[in-house]
Amino acid sequence: MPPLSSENRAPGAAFLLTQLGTHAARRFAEHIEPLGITPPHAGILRLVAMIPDCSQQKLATHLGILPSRMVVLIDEMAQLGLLERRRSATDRRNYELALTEQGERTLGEMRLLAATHDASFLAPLSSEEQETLKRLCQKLAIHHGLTPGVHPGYKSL
Amino acid sequence: MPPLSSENRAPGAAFLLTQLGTHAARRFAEHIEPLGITPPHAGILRLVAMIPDCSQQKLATHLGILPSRMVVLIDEMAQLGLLERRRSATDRRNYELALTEQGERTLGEMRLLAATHDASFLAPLSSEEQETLKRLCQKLAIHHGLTPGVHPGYKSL
DNA sequence: TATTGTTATACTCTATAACTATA
DNA sequence: TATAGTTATAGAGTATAACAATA
Repeated sequence: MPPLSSENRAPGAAFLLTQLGTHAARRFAEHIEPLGITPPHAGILRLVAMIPDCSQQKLATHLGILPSRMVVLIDEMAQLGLLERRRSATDRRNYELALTEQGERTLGEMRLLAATHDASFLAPLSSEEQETLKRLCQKLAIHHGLTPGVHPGYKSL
Repeated sequence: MPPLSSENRAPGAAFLLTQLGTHAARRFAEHIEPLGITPPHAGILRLVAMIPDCSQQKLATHLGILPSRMVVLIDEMAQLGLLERRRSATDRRNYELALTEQGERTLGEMRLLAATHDASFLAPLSSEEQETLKRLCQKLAIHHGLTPGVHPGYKSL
């Protein structure tokens, strides 16, 4: 495809962030694809490891995924042998989700792949520039109230 | 929603970029909503203004939107009075898309809203930090082969 | 009555293929 | 035959409402 006219207006930084963010998300999805999981699965994997005896509703709220969709995602992950549904003994309406041994292993592999992805994505920058970018992004993320480590997903506006 | 456990691993910069990028895209969509258009419409508006006598196929290729979806989007924008379909005189298979006067006006308003969005999104940073962030993002965007001014959309992996 | 998980349904967006009209 | 635009259709994902089991 030929490059567009040089009449392009310089895009603002916010636009650059959406370009880079989308590109990074797509590349992350490619990186974890060999594990047989998609980005929503990856988010669930991390959160279930972080929150003991997590219920599906808690997960859904934190990840911005609808409960009805969460059912399907948990079904898929249980079928992959990554986690187990156990009814809570104290309130039998709840599940207490827990990773299986294989789930723990997959989580570990996912973290390695995420680190690889991160390094390759930032490779064009010097290590000093990488630190600066990270610091500025963290500052923005905090001010915009983004939960650390939880992807906002693409829920409705 | 209570904050998550402090056991959170520090996310990499690539993850921060996807968080911020998604958040920025959502806020941009909110900003332009009063114009009665969505982000795909906004991308078309900018590109039709940039490329004279643009065909739908060219648009679709540049924006990563399928030709079949492009038909619907152009239909909508024509109905809103933002652009016109004119058959090419030299090759009657092609359309030559052109903005109407109202399309030009809407484009102008959209650019103002985009500037407002950009300023408010980056407001937590000092102007020096904003410049640094923009420079680093541009460097990354160039190295990753992202077309200046064209949102990659959310096409398949 | 309220809540967790689940199912059903509608709508949007993505993706592919087939069709038309032009070339 | 090849290409631009269009239509039809199937598959994800999003969103809402309704339902069963449990509290």
